[in-house]
Amino acid sequence: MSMEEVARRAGVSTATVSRVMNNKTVVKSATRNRVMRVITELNYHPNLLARTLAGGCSRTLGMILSNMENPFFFDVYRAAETLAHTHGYEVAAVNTGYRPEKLLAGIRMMIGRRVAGLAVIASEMEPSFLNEVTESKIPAVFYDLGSSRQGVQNIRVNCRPGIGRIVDYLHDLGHRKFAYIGHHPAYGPAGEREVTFVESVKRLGSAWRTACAQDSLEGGRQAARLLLESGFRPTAVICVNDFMAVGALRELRDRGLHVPQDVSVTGFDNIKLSEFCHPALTTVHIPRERIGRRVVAMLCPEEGSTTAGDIVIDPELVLRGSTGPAPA
Amino acid sequence: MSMEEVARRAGVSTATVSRVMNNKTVVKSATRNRVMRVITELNYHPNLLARTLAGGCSRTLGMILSNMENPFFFDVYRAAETLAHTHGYEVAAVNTGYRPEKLLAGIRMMIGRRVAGLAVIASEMEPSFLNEVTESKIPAVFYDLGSSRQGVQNIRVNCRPGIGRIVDYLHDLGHRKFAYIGHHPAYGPAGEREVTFVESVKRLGSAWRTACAQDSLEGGRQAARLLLESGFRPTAVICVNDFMAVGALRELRDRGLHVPQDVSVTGFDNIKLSEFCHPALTTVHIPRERIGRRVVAMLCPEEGSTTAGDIVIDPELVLRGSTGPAPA
DNA sequence: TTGAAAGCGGTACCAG
DNA sequence: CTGGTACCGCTTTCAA
Repeated sequence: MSMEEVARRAGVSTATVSRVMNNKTVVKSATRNRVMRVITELNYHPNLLARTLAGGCSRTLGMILSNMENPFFFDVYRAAETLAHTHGYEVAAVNTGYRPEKLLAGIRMMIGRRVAGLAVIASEMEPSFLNEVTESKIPAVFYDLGSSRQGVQNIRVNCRPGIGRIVDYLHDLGHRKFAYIGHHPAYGPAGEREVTFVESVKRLGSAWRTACAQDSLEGGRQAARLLLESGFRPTAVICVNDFMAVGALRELRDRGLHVPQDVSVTGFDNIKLSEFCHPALTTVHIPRERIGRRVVAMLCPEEGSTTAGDIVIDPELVLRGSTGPAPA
Repeated sequence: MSMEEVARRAGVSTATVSRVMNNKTVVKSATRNRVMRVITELNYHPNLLARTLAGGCSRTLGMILSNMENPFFFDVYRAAETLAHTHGYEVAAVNTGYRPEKLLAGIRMMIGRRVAGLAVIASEMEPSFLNEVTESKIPAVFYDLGSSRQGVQNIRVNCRPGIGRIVDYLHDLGHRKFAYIGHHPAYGPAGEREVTFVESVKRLGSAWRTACAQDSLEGGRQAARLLLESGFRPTAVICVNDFMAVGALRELRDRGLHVPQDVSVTGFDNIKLSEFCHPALTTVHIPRERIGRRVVAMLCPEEGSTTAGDIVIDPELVLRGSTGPAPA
């Protein structure tokens, strides 16, 4: 049932109903009450589609994420959602599962829905997709875009020092055979971590090897299996993130390898799970909540554009039980 | 930019553009091509809001979940999303965090958006909310609603046998002091599990106690802490779900208790994580994917209404390393 | 095969 | 303070 219905029953015009619904300028309180009563009686809910179509502004932020199953992304989403709510915005999330076609479909849907702002937290982002976004004129912000292009807001978290510290730390503990477990996307934060890993181990002159699989618990296990079946026997396994590291832990244990006595394992992100697995993961803290909040701050006009893009983090190593001295 | 713009540049009417966009009835292919070219040149994307407003049907399913951080809910969501996509539907998800007011707000938003169907997978559902949904005339389906009311579609998964088997199994192993870890919602599946637990231990004449906290890793740890600090020393801890069980595992270990030598722990749901924690959890398998698919099957007209509501499951016990004989 | 025009359910501006 | 009315961008008869 529509506004017209409400208007008729209350003996007013739709314009007045609209005013009441939006707490607009002075409406005689008698009139207001009358309208309100009808609204509750009829259990009337305005058609949000019509509202935004007419009003022009949607009060919804779009957010596209690579993998909401991985708590890293979920935490970013939740923080964004929480802050957005305080500003009266909804957050519509799309999960791509790292598939570029889903990313593109998501972008188009968001444009089609005329979201007030769009955040893309996805490493599978491609330049051509970026064009679609910029052409749409919708305010947008990206997470760790490969090439920071002019005029696009980009939140960058520099992960290089984090990976560097991990490798140095393990090297100091006597490790000389390193393995890296990643997931497919070659660009974005994941790619940067791998590149940094390779640079670091080369610099130190240590033996190394990499493997990759899906970004999931199962993927982490699989990558670890690939690694070990290749015959390489690392004493330290550096994972692209905590989520996969937990998977790797399982594979190692199933093979009778003890962590950290036989092999050290590290994660990245410092998700809650990294404290709850056993052994707890040595990892690098990434401020997911800050990222989520920053995103909406950059998208909501209310916050003012005082908020700069780059998040500079001190890539703090979090030492826990999954790392130790290299075996003799 | 709008359809009118496209129409003008192509020298046709908006009606024709609309026909082209929707692969409608015969449009002369010359005309069609001309329009298509303009569309791609302008990188035109139709306004989805206007489209559904005019068309009446939204091609979007709403889904409200209690806690997407818990993989149980996420898995249901993902399965639903996957099937929905094959039918050309989107799924808009809302996460309530078990807060009734967010549930209500979510319901209202979905109604406002005129979703084609609504699924509520939330244990904090209340009768008055149900009214709002039914009054909206939107096809809806609920998960484990307390009181199955007439005319509302309800998917029920009977958890009683599952909990019963867990208790019996542990009792057979010699356990006589049981604890239950739950989370707040008194109704819904969570409530049923607790009630069944209590009935079972009473029937067996064993000592028991319960504790509860949030549905999270941290919550599981907290509940375990409360339990142990109360002085009660259970030999078996039965958790409402795997997610909290992983939290409990951490607390037990931190207190120097070995699982399963000193105390057995069980989960529920059989989420992926239950295999990846250590020790792996003894649990009960709940077919989350089936639930998710069933939900959209019941909501999509295409699937026909052949699909019945109740999912009858064989509450299969999955035995893993977290349970063992009671300590001497 | 195509165009004109009437909505869909609101918002917002302009009179009164 | 309140009503009339012109859109918002697209779909869908009804004619041509």
